[in-house]
Amino acid sequence: MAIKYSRQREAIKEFLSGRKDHPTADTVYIGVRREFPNISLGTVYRNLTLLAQMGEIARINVGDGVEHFDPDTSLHYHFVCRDCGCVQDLGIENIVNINEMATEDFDGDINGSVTYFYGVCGKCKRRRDS
Amino acid sequence: MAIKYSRQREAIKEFLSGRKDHPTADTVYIGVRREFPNISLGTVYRNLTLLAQMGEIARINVGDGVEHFDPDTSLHYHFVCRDCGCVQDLGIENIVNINEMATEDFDGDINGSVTYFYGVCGKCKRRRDS
DNA sequence: GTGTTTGCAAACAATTTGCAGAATT
DNA sequence: AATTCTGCAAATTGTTTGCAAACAC
Repeated sequence: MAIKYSRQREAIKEFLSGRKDHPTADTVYIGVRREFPNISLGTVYRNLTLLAQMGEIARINVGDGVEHFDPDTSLHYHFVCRDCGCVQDLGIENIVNINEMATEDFDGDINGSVTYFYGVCGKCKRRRDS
Repeated sequence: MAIKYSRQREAIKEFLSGRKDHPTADTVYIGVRREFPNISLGTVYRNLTLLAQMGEIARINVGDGVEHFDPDTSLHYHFVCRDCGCVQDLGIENIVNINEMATEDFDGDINGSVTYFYGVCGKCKRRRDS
């Protein structure tokens, strides 16, 4: 159960860190393969899952059928472009009291929520206009 | 391209109507099989997709890796139990101005959003307490 | 009769898993 | 030396698709 160091896991973390485009497992795989040409997709999945469990990265499921991964684990919101499918961060503040609001008239406990915004990203918007 | 009547599609719609538990395609399949023992899962998927495209039902993706279907297409919010995985409706009002809030400082257009709430449902909560 | 829908099975895409060998402690 | 991690391939899961026959109009 103890976790040992692995160069592959380090490379995956490194590839992800600082990225703002929320890559999928396959994108990570392709990226890390430059440094580890023999790495397998299974290893990428295993490490992404492990890193997410350890809280070092976040798994996000925006509803496009593929998992995305985010090195930024702080609470923030995501936008998904209906045109190109890109996933971007939004700079808005937390939606205040949203969980408390929801708890009213509900007989269970609510302790989390996710919100995704949809529309057309700046790049696609400009392409449409031209 | 014209849509023709089908008894299977009608049965699927009927099975869904009034349900508040947001069944998956497989649950619909099992349910409708009582009336149509030979119906195939492919037919269920095709009709669910068609009904969603026509706006008669809603597809919802709560992040558990399976699609759920909702006969209620009005704007409302969903809760997902981390214990039993059930999906329930929430009675809260729309979160005001949420899309407008998000559009600030963003160079694209935002025209929709989804929010899911997570926690422990009433039933699981009571089971835990006892 | 023409065109849509069905059941079946095969195809598909994303992700997970079993295993023998390699790497880490 | 003991245990974890890797690469590979096969398995699994959820969903889609091609096709000939059945059904709706």
